[in-house]
Amino acid sequence: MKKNILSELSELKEQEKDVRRNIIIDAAEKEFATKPFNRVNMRDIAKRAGISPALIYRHFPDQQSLFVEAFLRGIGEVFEGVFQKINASSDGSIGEILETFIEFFTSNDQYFRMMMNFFLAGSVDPDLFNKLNIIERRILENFDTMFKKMNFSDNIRLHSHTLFAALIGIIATFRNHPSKSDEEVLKHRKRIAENLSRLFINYSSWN
Amino acid sequence: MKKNILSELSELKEQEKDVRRNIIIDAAEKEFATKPFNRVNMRDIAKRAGISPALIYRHFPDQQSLFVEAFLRGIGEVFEGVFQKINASSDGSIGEILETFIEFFTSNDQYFRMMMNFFLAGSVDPDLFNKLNIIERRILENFDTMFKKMNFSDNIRLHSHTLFAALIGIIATFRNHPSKSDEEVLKHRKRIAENLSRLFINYSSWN
DNA sequence: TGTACATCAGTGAACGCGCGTTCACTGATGTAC
DNA sequence: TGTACATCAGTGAACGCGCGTTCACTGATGTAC
Repeated sequence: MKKNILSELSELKEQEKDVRRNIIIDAAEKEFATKPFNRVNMRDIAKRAGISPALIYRHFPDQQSLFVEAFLRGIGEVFEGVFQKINASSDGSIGEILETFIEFFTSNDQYFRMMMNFFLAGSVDPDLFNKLNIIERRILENFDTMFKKMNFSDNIRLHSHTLFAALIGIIATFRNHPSKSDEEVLKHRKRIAENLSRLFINYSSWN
Repeated sequence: MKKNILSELSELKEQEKDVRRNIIIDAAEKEFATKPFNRVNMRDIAKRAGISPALIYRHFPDQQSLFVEAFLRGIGEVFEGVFQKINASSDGSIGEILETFIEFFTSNDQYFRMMMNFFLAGSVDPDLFNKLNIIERRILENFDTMFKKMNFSDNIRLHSHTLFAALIGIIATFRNHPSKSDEEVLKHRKRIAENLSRLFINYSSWN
């Protein structure tokens, strides 16, 4: 009986700790959403979370760990959304899928920017690298499935790589110009993505 | 007569100044080639150029200006190389052109990383933005020419945008993994680029 | 031809700031006896 | 039930460092007379 109460208590403690952790990650994500990667700092995250900077270090060993966790949680959610859409459209309609991909990343640009920063910074943390790899593999598998539904037969994985790279490129290349509004950027990205899907559709119907 | 000598002297002074400027830019480029963007600093650039840090500020108003100039000079050279190749192949063979593009950016990765950093940092310097725009437009024009040679008729500029984005994506997405050597990365990029060119060739022959 | 002064490239040290991280401490809660 | 002690979340200030930029100065060269 006593043991039960004790374990229940320590469980509650754990939950409390988890809640605190998530509050910090939430705060970090919000910071990333409002300013470029290299200007996000621990003091502002702490302020947004309503705690002292020192407390962050009771939950995360250092800044990099916090950033990685915030990134992985966020990017994971974004891709879950994309996967759901892919599975929902049973006919594997490439046009819709690419549109979803573009929409999700356009409205969650902070994760894209973080991803590029991790990629370009060189020397990535191996744990982060593994987790990113797992996500990338899942994306490629989803694209594979899509191409199969489109009756592609040759080199499916190669096409998935091509598609993935092209989509990343669309997001990376066409972004907020001084003269263009967010909607215009989104529209332009969608036009490119649509053209890309035409290339693939054409290829599948010819082979 | 005296005036001539004087103007000649001041011209020499100007040339001297230019040489010094270029030495600094050279040093900056080398720094960018050896370490990630955010770790390049003025002291190391000065050390590499064999001068005092303070002297840099007699040639450039601040760090950002130096970085922008170094970047523009470098990226310009890279694209000149690509353009030459495009013009040299009079049949506009897309496969070769994409291969050249990939090769140039793979062996000059520092400019790619700088470009991505400028893009992702938000709020770009307007002058830099204009110059980048000019370069981008030239690339697109070159791609337009290529597509015309391939007898594309519809939406040529849209295809050029698509191709440009896809190429940027290939460079951005597939990079130095802990387990992969530089040659493997290059090889993989080339395979994707080749597949991309097949998509376009196929599209042109079908329409 | 010599002298006083101006100019300007060039310097190393210092300033100042941002920011990751740690320190010394507080106060609430739990625990042993 | 009360008391002494342990634990631990939480804090604000301080430490330390990197780094962009500036300062006060030097020394060589040019210029005026």
